[in-house]
Amino acid sequence: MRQAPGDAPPEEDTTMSRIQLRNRGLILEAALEVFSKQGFRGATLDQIAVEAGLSKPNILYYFDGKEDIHVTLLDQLMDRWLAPLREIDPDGEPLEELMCYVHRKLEMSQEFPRESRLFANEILQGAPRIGPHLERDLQPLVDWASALIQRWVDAGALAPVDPRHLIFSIWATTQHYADFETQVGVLMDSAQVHSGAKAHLDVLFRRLLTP
Amino acid sequence: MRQAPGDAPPEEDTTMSRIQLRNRGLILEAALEVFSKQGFRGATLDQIAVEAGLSKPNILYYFDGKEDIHVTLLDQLMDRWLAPLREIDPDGEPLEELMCYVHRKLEMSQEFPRESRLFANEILQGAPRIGPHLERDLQPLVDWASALIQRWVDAGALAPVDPRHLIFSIWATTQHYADFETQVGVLMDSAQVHSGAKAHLDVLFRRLLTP
Amino acid sequence: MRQAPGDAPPEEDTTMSRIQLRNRGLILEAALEVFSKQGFRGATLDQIAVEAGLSKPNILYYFDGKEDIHVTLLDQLMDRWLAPLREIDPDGEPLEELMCYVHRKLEMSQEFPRESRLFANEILQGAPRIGPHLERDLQPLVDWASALIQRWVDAGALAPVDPRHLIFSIWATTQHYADFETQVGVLMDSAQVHSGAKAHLDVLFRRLLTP
Amino acid sequence: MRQAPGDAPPEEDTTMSRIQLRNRGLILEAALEVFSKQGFRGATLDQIAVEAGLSKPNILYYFDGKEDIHVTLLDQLMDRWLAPLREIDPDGEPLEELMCYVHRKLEMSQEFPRESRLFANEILQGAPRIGPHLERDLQPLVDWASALIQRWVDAGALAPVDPRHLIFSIWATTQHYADFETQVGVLMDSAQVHSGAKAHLDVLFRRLLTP
DNA sequence: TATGAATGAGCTTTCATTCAT
DNA sequence: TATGAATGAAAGCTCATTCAT
Repeated sequence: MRQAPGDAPPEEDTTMSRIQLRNRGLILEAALEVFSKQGFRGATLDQIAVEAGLSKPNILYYFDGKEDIHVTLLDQLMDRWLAPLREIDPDGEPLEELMCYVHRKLEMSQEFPRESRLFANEILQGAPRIGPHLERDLQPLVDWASALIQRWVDAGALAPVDPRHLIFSIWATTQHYADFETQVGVLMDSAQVHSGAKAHLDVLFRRLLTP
Repeated sequence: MRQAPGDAPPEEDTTMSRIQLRNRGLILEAALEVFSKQGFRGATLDQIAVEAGLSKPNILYYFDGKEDIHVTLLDQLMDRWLAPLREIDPDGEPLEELMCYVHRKLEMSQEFPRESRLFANEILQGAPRIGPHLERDLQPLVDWASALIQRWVDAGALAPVDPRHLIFSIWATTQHYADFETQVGVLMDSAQVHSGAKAHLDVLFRRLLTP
Repeated sequence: MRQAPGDAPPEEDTTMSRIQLRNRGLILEAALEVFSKQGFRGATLDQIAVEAGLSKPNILYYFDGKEDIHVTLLDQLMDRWLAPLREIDPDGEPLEELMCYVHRKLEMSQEFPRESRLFANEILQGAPRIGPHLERDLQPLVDWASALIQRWVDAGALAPVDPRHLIFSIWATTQHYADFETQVGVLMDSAQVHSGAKAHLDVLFRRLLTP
Repeated sequence: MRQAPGDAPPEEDTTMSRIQLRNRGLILEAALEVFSKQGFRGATLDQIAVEAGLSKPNILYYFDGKEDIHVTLLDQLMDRWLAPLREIDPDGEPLEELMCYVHRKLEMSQEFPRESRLFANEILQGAPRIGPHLERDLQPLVDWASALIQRWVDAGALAPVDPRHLIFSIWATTQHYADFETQVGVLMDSAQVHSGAKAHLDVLFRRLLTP
């Protein structure tokens, strides 16, 4: 049984005091709020400081600068972002594994829309800061998942499909509800969005993948 | 036969001289390049000026400011962006009309990736400048299209589907190739992207919609 | 007849407009005043801006930053500073050539005390910005002058003396009146300084060098 | 026999514990290193704290601030700096007394180059912190030495020379090897500097002063 | 129509100093 | 005695915009 790559959990530096951990947490939470809304250049340390309830120099006591905060945020994000893909079980029932992945991604889009937008912002601008991560972490993981899906297709457990384009479609449709939330909100009663999205994507991908 | 709303052509000010038209064009082209790459706040007038080959004060002779350029760009974009949806023919064959729409959107994603990213940037940041347009132009158009699709579904010409979620899925999957181009480029040989995407999306939506 | 090296005059960029030349001049003059008094780190753009009668951003319109101003100043200074040494005539009467050099240096110390202090500040701090100049411009010139003096000594035209230490003594004693002006002013009536210094250094070096 | 003024030893506060004395010493040593290299404004408390191996607030427990450290350093320096001049023996052999002073000053330049540069930095910037000391301590001492030298000249024990300019020349030539060490190092093999300087200055001043 | 020159407002960051323990 | 944490003031620099021609 093959294993998804990159499973090592991030080593949290345990030398931080409680107050340090708390304030770093406050700052990252505030920065996520601001960066995901305004983008990197649009965000200011002032906004982050106000949002975190700390003074601006105090922010810089915990991080080396605006960029350091952003990079730390993206680093943390990548782990969480790729987790659902890693959790696909090569030994599970192919169709259900993939549908489960779709639903997991949709849930994350609903639970962590700011993270989704932070990521989208970064990719939109050419991944100037997360670029290396993509090649180091994302690429091998997608290679692994694609090979797995291809084997399932070859075994007749799934309808023929290009694994990478399938993955793109799953990402696109699920993250859309977070990234384009403003537009979705204009066009649809927000109460119906989540349940409707789940049912819709279930049909969409089940029909595609059922052999 | 009903008519898609919003067809009124934008009133171009015909009092502009040839050189004025040319320079406004140069500026908008340069601004599209810069805004789509850097976002609104990340872009600078200097970059736009250099890209356009004009001086910075000259830029401001043609436009009232950075925001004016951006808004003008978004205004122009909206028309082009919504055109494929308007072109759905209520009297055409339902499935083919929608598949045609999918392909048209995918082509636009390939032909106008900068426009797609400009739009994505704007929505991501909460549509601070394009918000009114969404309600004025987009909403009625989507209402119209949704009603049309619903009638097709009710008539049994399409498999049951939520029209709005269908539209979101089409937008998401097609624009993904432009908006997340950086990520797609890391994960897939760029030569295979376009043809593969077309075939993939054709299967994806044809299976969904075939009654 | 050998020629002192490094004679190429600095090419002034003739593409500058009159107002540009004037303002760059104002800035450099102000910067000389401030840098020579406060050192590089001690000086602020605000001080320079006030001294120049320009706004701070306007300063940065003409120079790329604080360091650029400082480097430009040092570049200009080096030429002026080394000129007297270059003007020693290998074919002149040795003792008189050197005494003339002493007097020329003393005059420069009186005429350009700020330049002397600017230079002293830079060397004191380890020549972080002018270091390369020292090796490129100063070293070959001093090598040339030292060889010349050595030949004069060997020919019996001067009393035996180590050329480099001689040069150091000349620099030290003449520049002292500029660099330590504050101290000199405390210890001596400033009216007597210049004439007294000239007579004193004349005797000092004439006695040393007369065969 | 007249006595050089200013001999009173500084009242050390004897209530300091051993650890206090040790830490004040560490701080002053570190501050000397940093101030002499970077100047007052260029130096930061962080650098001093790192150099001293103490925390920044701890530094401020022992001193009232950056300026206090600097002033303390200069105070200590003045005593050491003026000592050789005080040690001139009015009853000694005039020429040898002065030559001995020259050599003593040269040795100090070699042994305490950081102190020399600290002093030079302070004077260069107009003696903003040491100014009062100059008038209180230095001036009477130089007055005393000048009168002594003048009497020696009048007595025919020395060649005619302006005492104050003589003193300036001695200061300038000896301190030059410390203050302009960077420049000297570029122009001369550092192994030859010290011995060469001693021989050179011996000749320079002996020729000047021998009746 | 075009642009060199200029600037107010605001940005990130540094730093001497203070707070709280 | 010592130090992690915090901050006001100010630094260098950027940038959209305006001025003057």
